[in-house]
Amino acid sequence: METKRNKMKMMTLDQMKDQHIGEIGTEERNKYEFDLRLDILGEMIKSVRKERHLTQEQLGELIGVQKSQISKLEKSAKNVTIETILKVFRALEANIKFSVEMNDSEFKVA
Amino acid sequence: METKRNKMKMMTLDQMKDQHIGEIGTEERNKYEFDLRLDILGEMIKSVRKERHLTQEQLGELIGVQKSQISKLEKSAKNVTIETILKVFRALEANIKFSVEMNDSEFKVA
DNA sequence: GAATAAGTTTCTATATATTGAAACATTTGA
DNA sequence: TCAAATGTTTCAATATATAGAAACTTATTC
Repeated sequence: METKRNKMKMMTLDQMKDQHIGEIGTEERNKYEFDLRLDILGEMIKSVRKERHLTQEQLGELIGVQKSQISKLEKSAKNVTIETILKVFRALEANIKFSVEMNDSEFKVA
Repeated sequence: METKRNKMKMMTLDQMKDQHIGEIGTEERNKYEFDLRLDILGEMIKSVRKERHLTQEQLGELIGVQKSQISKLEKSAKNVTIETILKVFRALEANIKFSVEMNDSEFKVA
């Protein structure tokens, strides 16, 4: 029996944004920075679920909800509670991390 | 007028956990890993707010809510929507990042 | 092409997040 | 020590998240 060992995979929002829009600094990227942040969590859920080779229904069973809830989460996770997010990622055996970055705009062009 | 330029400060959940419980690997840390994750966002809000030298009332004004809402958020952000979290951190001029870490337990001790 | 699997949307019901206001508690500054 | 500033808690009201079920749509398989 082949032991399949997946290395730790760190996938960030930024990586997914790179795929979808462009790299940091591009105008396209800045334009959608905030709005996409609201949607990207759902895509992260979907991405990890597929990585785990699970259907929405299977993931739903892991959590104890119907597949329609998974579908809704994946389509838009912007108005979802932290607890729900954590519940999903825990079922997917993935850790989600929050990190805060303080940014001061020295250039206050008014 | 002195130009005050703060460098980028990256503060993660893990850093805050180190302060509160202990470093990664300690039994204490693992024991509370999940529960604390639900509470730590509130403390991050508070921490950043103080970093900005704002009262809860002032932060509330920035967002358009009363100070009591800020107090409640800081006390417990575990059942808060992503959108609310983002709204707060945006008012604090801080970026919050979500990163997902896939972890496979090769050692399935059953 | 047909059947099945998988995912999405809509509707309704229930649970819960968000909010203001006010009372209360703690902290701070002089 | 005291008053003001700041933060917390409670209550009630409103908005919204969560959920199931079913119909619908899309993707996949043979």
